[in-house]
Amino acid sequence: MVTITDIATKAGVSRATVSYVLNERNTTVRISDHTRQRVMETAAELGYRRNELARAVITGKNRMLGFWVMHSNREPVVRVLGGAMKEADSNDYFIKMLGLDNDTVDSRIVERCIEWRLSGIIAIHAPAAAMDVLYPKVVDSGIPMVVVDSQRPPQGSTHVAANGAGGVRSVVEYLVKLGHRKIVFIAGEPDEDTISHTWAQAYLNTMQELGLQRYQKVLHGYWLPEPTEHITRTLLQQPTQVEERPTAIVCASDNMAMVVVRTAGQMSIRVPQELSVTGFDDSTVAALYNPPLTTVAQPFEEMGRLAVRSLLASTDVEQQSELLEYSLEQLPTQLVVRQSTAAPFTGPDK
Amino acid sequence: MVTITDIATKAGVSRATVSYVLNERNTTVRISDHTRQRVMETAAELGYRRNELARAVITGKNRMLGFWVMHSNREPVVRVLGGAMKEADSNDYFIKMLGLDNDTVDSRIVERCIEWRLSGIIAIHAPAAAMDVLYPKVVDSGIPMVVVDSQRPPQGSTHVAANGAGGVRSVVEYLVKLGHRKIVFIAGEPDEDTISHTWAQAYLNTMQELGLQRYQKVLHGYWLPEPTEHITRTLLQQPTQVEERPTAIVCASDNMAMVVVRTAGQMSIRVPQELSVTGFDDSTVAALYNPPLTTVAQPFEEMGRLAVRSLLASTDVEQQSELLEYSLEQLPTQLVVRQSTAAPFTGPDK
DNA sequence: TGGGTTAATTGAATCGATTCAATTGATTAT
DNA sequence: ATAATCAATTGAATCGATTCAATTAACCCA
Repeated sequence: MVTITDIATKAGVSRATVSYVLNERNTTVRISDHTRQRVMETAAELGYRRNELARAVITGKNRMLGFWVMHSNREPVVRVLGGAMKEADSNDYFIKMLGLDNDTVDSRIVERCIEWRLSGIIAIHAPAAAMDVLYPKVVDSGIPMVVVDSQRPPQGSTHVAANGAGGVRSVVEYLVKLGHRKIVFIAGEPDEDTISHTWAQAYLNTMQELGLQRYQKVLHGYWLPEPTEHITRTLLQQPTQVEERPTAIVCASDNMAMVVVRTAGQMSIRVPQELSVTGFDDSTVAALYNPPLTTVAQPFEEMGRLAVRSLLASTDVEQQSELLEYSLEQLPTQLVVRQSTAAPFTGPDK
Repeated sequence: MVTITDIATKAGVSRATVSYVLNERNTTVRISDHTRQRVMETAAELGYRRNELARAVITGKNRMLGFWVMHSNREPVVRVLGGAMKEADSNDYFIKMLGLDNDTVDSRIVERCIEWRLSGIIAIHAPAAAMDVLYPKVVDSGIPMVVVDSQRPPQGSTHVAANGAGGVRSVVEYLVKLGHRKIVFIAGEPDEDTISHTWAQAYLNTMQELGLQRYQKVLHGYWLPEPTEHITRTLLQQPTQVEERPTAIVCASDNMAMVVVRTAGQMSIRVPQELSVTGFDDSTVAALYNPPLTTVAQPFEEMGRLAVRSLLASTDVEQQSELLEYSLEQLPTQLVVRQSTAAPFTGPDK
């Protein structure tokens, strides 16, 4: 492969000159147009490709960001990744994938980031247990890190997330406006320090503000199909008091909402005529579902973009001011009304 | 940051010795246990981390594979990525993400791969138009490349894909066994040199072999919701001859199958009682759909794994023999029966 | 003609490693 | 006692660049 030495020899100039020509940006040193052209020509002629590795050795920094991913099959992950890639790309940075096994917390992942002299790390959907172990090590390494859409971000970490509480509030308000009163919230896990808990709290607060505290009920689907199906089934078959059956169910994820809709269908409860169901995320399938899901859109691509920006800002000073405008943990969500919600069948019971 | 020179100075040995100790694998040169231990201790003491960049400069190879992705939000992409990451990881390779814009074919992507001295490139779901431009450049660069799950892989390229034709066959046979005769196939695009066309051909062949050529019909949904909905609607509302309405629709993707199911529902045609619908891919939502979709599972993770292996094999000789066992373009698919299919309502019409 | 500026170019050090060939020192064979 | 063998270690070259300080060449003015 062609090196700058080859160019220098062929063009009859020094390696230094070639280097200066190739990195036009340099201001202090200037090269005559004649030499510049000559070097450029021979470079093109020989088919020169600069070696980014060698370059990175000298600067000591790799223009590369690590992307830690654990459940790669979940849609938010890839949408965040997409946003991060775009932003990294336009700053001449790259994304390097680093897989984190679901179960075993392998701290070698931190070692690798150090060994490759990564400029930053993005951890998406990081399990709290893993982060408890890894985050201190990362801090110790001096590599800047942002945590994206995590259920329980480590103390002191930079966290990028949507304003989920606002999203929950808007869904509940929307349902109440439709005439619903008996609204149940299906959260993720019950742990108190999680985002899921914050959302549940937002649901409770909104219900209270609207004077519906006697109807409020929070269940936990753990984000998984099986437990969600189970709680939905027991919730909907309340043989004693049919009146008490909820007319709407707000879910903390689209996947759980889909399970709820399907389970209701199996119990001959029609959505949305007899039961309104809402999801969360606005994943691709929300629009394709049967019926299409009313849901809360999260700005996943934007989250990826901001994650990269905040990383670059921690080294690059000029990026910092711009970033301050955003509140990284409260990105706006948006209610997307589709066909899984409608006015309650039995009218408002008041 | 600590370098081997620091270790050498502190331990009172030469840089070469330190290097040899740190790369134990070396066989020709041996170091005494005493020195080895001394070096290891000081390395640990100083908190040394090897610089993979510097190492890569010398070997001239970056243990990194480029992953070209265009529609990052599609599930197969991430599942293949997941498989590729695992395989790369266990060979001490890494995945570097490179985004390719959907529309503009930017050949700088090839430049970048060269500049970073990537060891290989995986292109997933690469649009044919883009590949026509980029593939020759990649070949020219000498970087090995594999194309994964592409609709029209470039001539001469290594292609990793599932045995889709076999999948289509198994679905059709299954439906016929259930009693269906009027089975329609919804393909992607009609172009003749695509995989989609191969699948359609497999459908036609199977229908013919089973003596059902007078019922066969291929439509094109272009993988998108809107055209799929449109053709489904016109297909199902045949006011003149209700008898001619199909009893089963085989789709070339889960997403199209979901649209078909939903559209049928809107027309008050119940799935599976009055119409059986099958998908393709076994994406996550296939199991969550309403009703859960009968579909053909593609081994996406395996595809990712094999893509990496075949790249490593092109440089690493010992990997080659093992790879020959597989037929990269005919990975086994599997029929997954769920609840979107059933025996036809009006019994077999023969 | 000579001193002072400025513009253009270059020699050499450097980054953090790897790796070959050469050296040292100890042990064994003749 | 000398030569030969072998293990352990090291000096120096190398990879492909960047970058500072020094040099050369050209020009201007007195």
